[in-house]
Parts: sequence; structure tokens; C-alpha cells
Amino acid sequence: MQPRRATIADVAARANVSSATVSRALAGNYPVAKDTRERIEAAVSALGYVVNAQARALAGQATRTVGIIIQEIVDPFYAFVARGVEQEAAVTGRLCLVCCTHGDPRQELAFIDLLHEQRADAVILVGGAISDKRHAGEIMARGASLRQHGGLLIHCGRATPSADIAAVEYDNEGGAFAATDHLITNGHTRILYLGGPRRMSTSADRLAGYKRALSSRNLPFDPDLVRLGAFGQPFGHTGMLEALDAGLDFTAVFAANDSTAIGAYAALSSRGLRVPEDISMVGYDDIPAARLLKPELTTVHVPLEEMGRQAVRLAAAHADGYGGGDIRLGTHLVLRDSVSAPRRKKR
Amino acid sequence: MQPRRATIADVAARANVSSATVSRALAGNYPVAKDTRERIEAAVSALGYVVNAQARALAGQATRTVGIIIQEIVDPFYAFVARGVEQEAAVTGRLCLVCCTHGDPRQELAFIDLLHEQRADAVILVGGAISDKRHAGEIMARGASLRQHGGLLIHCGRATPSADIAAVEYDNEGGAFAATDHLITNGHTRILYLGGPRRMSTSADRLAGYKRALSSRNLPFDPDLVRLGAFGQPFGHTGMLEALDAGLDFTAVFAANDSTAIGAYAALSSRGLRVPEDISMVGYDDIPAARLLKPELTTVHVPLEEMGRQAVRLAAAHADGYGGGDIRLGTHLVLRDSVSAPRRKKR
DNA sequence: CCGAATTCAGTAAGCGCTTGCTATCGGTTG
DNA sequence: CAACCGATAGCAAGCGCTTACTGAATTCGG
Repeated sequence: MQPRRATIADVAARANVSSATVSRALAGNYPVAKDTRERIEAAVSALGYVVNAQARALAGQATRTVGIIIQEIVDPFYAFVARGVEQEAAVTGRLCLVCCTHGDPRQELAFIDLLHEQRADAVILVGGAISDKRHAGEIMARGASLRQHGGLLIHCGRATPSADIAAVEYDNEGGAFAATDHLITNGHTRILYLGGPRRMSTSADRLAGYKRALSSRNLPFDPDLVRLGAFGQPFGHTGMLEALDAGLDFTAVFAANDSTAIGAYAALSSRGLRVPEDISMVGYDDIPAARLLKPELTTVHVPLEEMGRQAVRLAAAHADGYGGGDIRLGTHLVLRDSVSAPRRKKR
Repeated sequence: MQPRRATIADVAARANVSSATVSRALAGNYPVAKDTRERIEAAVSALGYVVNAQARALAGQATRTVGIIIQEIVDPFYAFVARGVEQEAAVTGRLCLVCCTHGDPRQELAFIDLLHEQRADAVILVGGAISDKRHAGEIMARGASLRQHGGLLIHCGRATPSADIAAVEYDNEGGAFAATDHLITNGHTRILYLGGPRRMSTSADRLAGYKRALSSRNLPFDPDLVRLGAFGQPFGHTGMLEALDAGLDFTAVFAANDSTAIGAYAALSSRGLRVPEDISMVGYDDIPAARLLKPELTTVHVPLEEMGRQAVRLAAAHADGYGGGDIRLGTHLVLRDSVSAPRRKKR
């Protein structure tokens, strides 16, 4: 049906040279006489020739491809990391494959395999993982296999269980510490920790920071003030409502991430409670929506894009044979308007 | 350095069969004795064999890949389309390459070429384009080339200038008409049209809907009430401020998209004006942030994800030889809280 | 004016996988 | 009992491109 796609041989024939010469003229990595080059270029455009990346890759060139595996492309947390990856990939002349697991760990494994088959220079795994021994084992095996074959598995903001897996981390626990400490500094002593899945490293680290802040100020840790469930608006809403209905005594809430805070805001407002007059709140991640909230949300900034960029740099370094070590980026609290001193004489 | 990557030949040797048999056992599209299959599977895992997608593609298999070209991955408008594409791609067993142009038309062309080289089944171009004859010509040429080679260029929410380019559109003008009409129904006669780049089809269509609504109600069109500039929060903010400072007489604003509306909200609030008591507002796109605003934004819903899905279906149909026609989806107004009747005796 | 360096082009051997065709073998038929 | 058949397996020809090697001009130092 379609006219057979032009190959390098067709171009060569039309330009009266050998295919080797065409290849070299196209790659530009070998001297080719100007006259010859022009004839080749003419033939290329006359034929509408488009090189076949597959064939090129097969014949020994690197694929110049990185894969990124995230949960959700519309979730700003992942989107920003992806943007960093995409940016840096473009800068280093690579293509970027984006895969979304929608939270399914098996998908995660399947995508790693897929990207391995695609001979991606690196596959970047973003975000916390459920803490599951078996799954971690599967991941490790793939990390080893990838590395053995010249590729690289990179964890981005996820605990790294193996030397075969590179990592770009951020100071998750430290951010949580800072956030909690800020609340304490403002006079809060009863702080609700709201949201985040139970068995996920990201959650666990944030909770750890919260606890450490409490204890470093000699405040008691009250397990009742920890309401775990999930990241995200829905849980933020219901979780907040439940905390309120349970008659818990608290003057501030540390939301496990900004989305959770958004849900919590709504819940509070539906009960006629104001932020920060009645309840102070801090979030985590510093997604753009944090500034859309009224009052604007005080939250912990995570260098999402930069993490993505660093991951690709790691990949590039690895591909070039430099063995860069793991990377750890800082987080910091962004002060906005959702925190104030607790009301006197609460009740 | 690394142990040479195992090939199908290695597996074949270890399993005492020919590479053809291994290939067939792996593909599962040809009878292979159970015993043989098992030996092959054992060899595969013993060797840690991973098929080479490049070689497979070269040897005649389709690449099962779609490419999507968007401006910005963190912009919800694009992210939702991308999500639809990604979802449907996953369902049909395809890989999805995401490329971001950051608004540079040359990047757009470069990415089309890149994806063509990758032999993507389809390349999906999302969002309005600047209206530039020359650029449109370049795109058309690539659309033709792609189609000639068995691929397909698909425009998603962008005017389609050529029969070689497939399209998934949405009723952009109709949505704008509905939004404006809604404002008029609520008693507004002086409506500010705010935002959107000058020479972009998306902008133009929305403005056209605005004008048609006006004229269908016999209201005069006042060019002063049209403030074009760009999509996005920054312009929404400055544009709104300028309109206010110019002493323009209006009681409602139709923001070219939700981001613009977000900026406009902020500008209004910084001048002590309330929505909708002082000024009513409608947006366009219905991104999640529209519900984060207070009051929640009345806006036009665009079936972003569905557009992405449809685009991939179109691609799949094309790859299978069915020539599906272009697709056009509807839009509808989502009523929330940002519109009310204009204040009596304005001044 | 000669051997050596330099420039440019061609030959051909793969890269790893799929697949059309052929070959083998233990039954089936009529 | 011979012609056949279905189920399996192997052979070998590519898919389109890169890249050692080689070879032939051309240029250049001395």
C-alpha cells in the first residue's frame, strides 16, 4: 500500500555513493566532501528519508532514552519530578518515556522490564514505595540486572535498599521536623498528624520527623493525634472530619502533604473553623495549589524538579562511565499564612 | 566490562534449540512443545535474558509506541490529555513518549521528526498553535510524510489544516458561547474578555463564542472589553489590574482559561473587590484548581482525558487499517459560585 | 620529485530478532 | 502399504544502520 519507506540504501543509490558514506554524512562524525554531502542531502529530502532509530540503536548506538515511572501524571508531585527529568533529558539529547502505574506495584515491575527491553539508559522510579519485602526484592533484582547490562535504576525520593540502585533523595524527615518545630515555636503543643498511607516510606519519614520534633522539645507524643490513611484530598477531608468528631484536642495540624491539607481546609471550613485563627496548619511538598488556598498554606518545599534533573545527570554520568554517588537534596519550610499562635483558653 | 548481554542465540544454545524456536516460544504465536518451552524458560531466567525491543522492532514488529507532544507537563490542561493518552496506550499495550516543547514551535517540529524516527504509531499534538502560515506548512508536510510511512499525526484540540492530519476536537466556540450566555442570562451586559494569546486558535475560538453570544442577545460588542495577552495566572493578574485601572465599565469577566481566572481573582481581591458580589467570573477548562478558588469557579468543562483516549483509539484504528474519521467532543458549562446578578446601580 | 600523511569513499561484517520455507517424525487414512 | 497430515524444529534471509578495514586520490615536507 504505502510506497516502501526509503532506506539509507535508496538515498545512497540516488546520490551515487555507498550507504556507508550516507551514514557518515548524516552522523557528521567523519569527513565527507562538501559536494558529496550536498548530493546526499538533496537525495534525502527528495526521498523524504527519515532514519530508523531502531536500526540505528541496534547497530550499536546508544538509545539515548531514559524512562521514568510515576504514579500519576496529573499529580503535581510527580509532574514536577517528571518535568525535571524531561528538561534534563532534552538538554542531554535524550528521549523521555513516561510510565504511570496508578499505584499498582505490579505495574511498576512490568514497566521496569519494559524499559529494560527498550534499552533505556536509565529508569527512574519516583516516590515512596509501599514497604513490602517481596516487592523490594523484585525491585532489587531488576536493579541488579539493569546495572549488569549497562543500565541504571534510580530511586527518586524513595528508600534505596541496594547498592545496585542509585538514589536521589531529599531530606524528608528534616522537613517534617522543621514543620513541626515551627508549629511548636508558635505555641502549639497538641498537633494532629494527618494523612499518608500506613506502610509507605514517605509517610514513615514524615511521621518520624514529627515525632523527633516533639521529643526534642520535650513534648509528649500522643498516638491518638496520628491519623494515617492516605495522601490526597479525600482522606484529608474525611480524616479531618473524623478527628473533629472524635473530639480530639489539638490546635494545629501537620498534613502529610499539601493535597491532604487541601482536604482538611475544606473540612475545617465546613465546620465553621478558620485557619489559622482556630486551627493552624502546615503541609508538605509545596505544590502550586498551596498558594491557592486561603489563607495560603505554610508548607515544606521539596526540590521536585531538581530531583528529576539530578536523576538524569546521574544517568548520564553512569552512561559516560563516571560513577557518581547518590545525591541528597535539602528541603525547607516556606512560611505563609496558615500558622498562628493557638487561641488562648481553647475549648 | 559487563558480561556481554545474553541474546536469543545464547538462550537457544543453552536450551539446545534453534533461535527460531526461542523466538517463537517467547512470542507464543506458534506451537512449541511443552518440554521445549520449559527448557527455554529455564534458560531465559538462568541467563537473565531480556529481549531487545529495538531488534524486535527492526525485524518487522510494530513499535507499539505513541508519542505525545505538549507544552508543559505540569500544566493541568496538558497533563490531563497526557493522562488520557497514557491510559489508553497502556490499555492497548503501547508505550507512550511524552515530549514537552515549552511553547517553542521549533521544538514541536523537532519532536515530530524525532518521533517519526522512532517509528511511533502516532504522534499526538496537543493544544492550540500559534497561527503562523509557515509553521502550519511545516506541520502539514510532516503530517503527510508520517501518513505516507504508515504513521499518523493527530491534532488534539487544534485546528486541522490538512486531510493528512487526524483530529480530536472539542466544541471550543460552543463552550465560550455557553459561558458568555450564562453571564448574560444573569443580567450582565458589559463583560470583560480576559486573556489568551493573540494569534492562537484556541484563543480565537473562545473569543468568537463570546462575540456570538453577545450578538445573539443583541448586545453591542465593545473592543475595549477584550484584553488579550496570554493564558495563565500572571497575565490574569496584570490584565485584570490594568482593566480596573483603565476605569473600564464591566460587571463580569470571562477568563480565557481557569489559570487566567486564578490570576484575576487575586487581582480583584487585592483591590477589595469580591466575586461574585462585585464582579462575576467564568473560566474555561475546568481544571481541579477551579474548585480550590473561593468562591468556586464557574467554568467550561473540557473532556481533556477523553480527548487523549480518543486520540489513541484513532491511532490504533489507523494502525489496524480502519480509517476512523475525526472526532469532536462536546463541552459544557459547570455551574459553581462565581456568577451572580450584577450589582444594581453600579458605580 | 618521492615517500608519507591526509582526505574521502567503498566493502562487508555484523547488531539481535522474526519468519517463510523446508525437514523430520509419529501417526492417519483409504 | 503408500500417500498424507499435523505438530515441531531448524535454516537462513533479511530488517536498516554503523563501523572497522581497505583503497585510491591528493597534498605536502624536504
